[in-house]
Amino acid sequence: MPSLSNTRTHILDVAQGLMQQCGFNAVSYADIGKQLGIRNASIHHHFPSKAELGTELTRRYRERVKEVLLTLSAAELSPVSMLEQYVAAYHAVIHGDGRICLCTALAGDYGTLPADMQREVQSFFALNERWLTDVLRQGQTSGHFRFSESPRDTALELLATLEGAMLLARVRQEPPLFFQMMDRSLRGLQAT
Amino acid sequence: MPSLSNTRTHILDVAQGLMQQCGFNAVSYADIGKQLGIRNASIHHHFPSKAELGTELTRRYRERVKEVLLTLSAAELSPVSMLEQYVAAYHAVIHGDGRICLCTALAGDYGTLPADMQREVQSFFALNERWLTDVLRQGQTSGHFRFSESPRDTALELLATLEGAMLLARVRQEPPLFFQMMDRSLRGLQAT
DNA sequence: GTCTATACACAGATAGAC
DNA sequence: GTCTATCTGTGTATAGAC
Repeated sequence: MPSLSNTRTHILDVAQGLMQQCGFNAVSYADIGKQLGIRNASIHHHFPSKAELGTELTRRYRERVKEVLLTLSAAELSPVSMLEQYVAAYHAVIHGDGRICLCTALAGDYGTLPADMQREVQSFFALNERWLTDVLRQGQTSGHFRFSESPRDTALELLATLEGAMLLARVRQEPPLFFQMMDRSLRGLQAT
Repeated sequence: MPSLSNTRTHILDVAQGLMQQCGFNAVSYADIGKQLGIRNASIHHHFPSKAELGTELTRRYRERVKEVLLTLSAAELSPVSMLEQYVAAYHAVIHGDGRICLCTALAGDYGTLPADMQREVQSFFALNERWLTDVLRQGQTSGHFRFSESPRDTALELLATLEGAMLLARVRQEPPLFFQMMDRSLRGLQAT
């Protein structure tokens, strides 16, 4: 199968890094081109509009995360380990340079995102919510977890904490804080 | 004491509403002026640069929240009620039109904010963290709360959940979800 | 597929009349 | 204090040469 244009992928990579740092609106074609050593117009050849670029970017990001979640589900892990790996996966996207989860970064600009991007961001969070709900339900049944609300409500709270923890850790310029907050959060779910 | 220009206040009010919806970069002088029925240049008379407007806005927002927290601290409330009132205060800034806490909305654009605004946003979160830490410590001492980590770590987690819950509720277009998530979060802290 | 050149809209910002 | 007019930079986007 013929690999899609390398440049196209590079554009997405650079755009993603920048938008993880600055959100959607603050990133321009010129910013992306500068890092790649190509011109403005070349990017338009691959992505005619910024909306298309953004939509493809969020779509790819969501697909990648979906793959990670499927892989985690397929591995023979305890529910506790699955959540630990989940947090570790998000920890890996945080960098000292201010990058956080793409969709969390985009959530601030949500009101100004193209409609297609809004839908992608929605799907991204829905995906996470479903996966977390399943894991929590399994862990509850198996006795690894104990929590008072429904698995779905607990999943939503966990997801909210995950997003907020990334934002807070960045504002504080203290990336380890993310892991610290999430670690505490996970321990609160475990049956003693 | 002479009241400061009414227009100045109106500008801040409109700018705040817009930035609660769209973040910092997506809001222009023209957007603000349109809602107020004044021209671009008139806004520059009150706020020479957008950085100054944004800084004053975040400063004012932080001061207001500080007042609310001081008032809550002064009231004779149980630690549980204090947290409930705290959540209720943030619930009040959420509107069906997509507005959320100003500093949470700005957190997505954090990397592109003027240095003074970054400092203000930092101070805002530090203020919340300190207040929550104090309340949690009091509640722990008095036996109202029970949690395994330090009051400070627990406060950070609660603050992260608060921020994430606002973002999630907005993406889901389901404002009541905020209250639902935070309510669950608070109950998890209470001693049975 | 990338380039130069350019179009067009809009951003933040300033000057000066009223 | 607000206006019109204007400046300058930058944004997204397009046309057409190479």
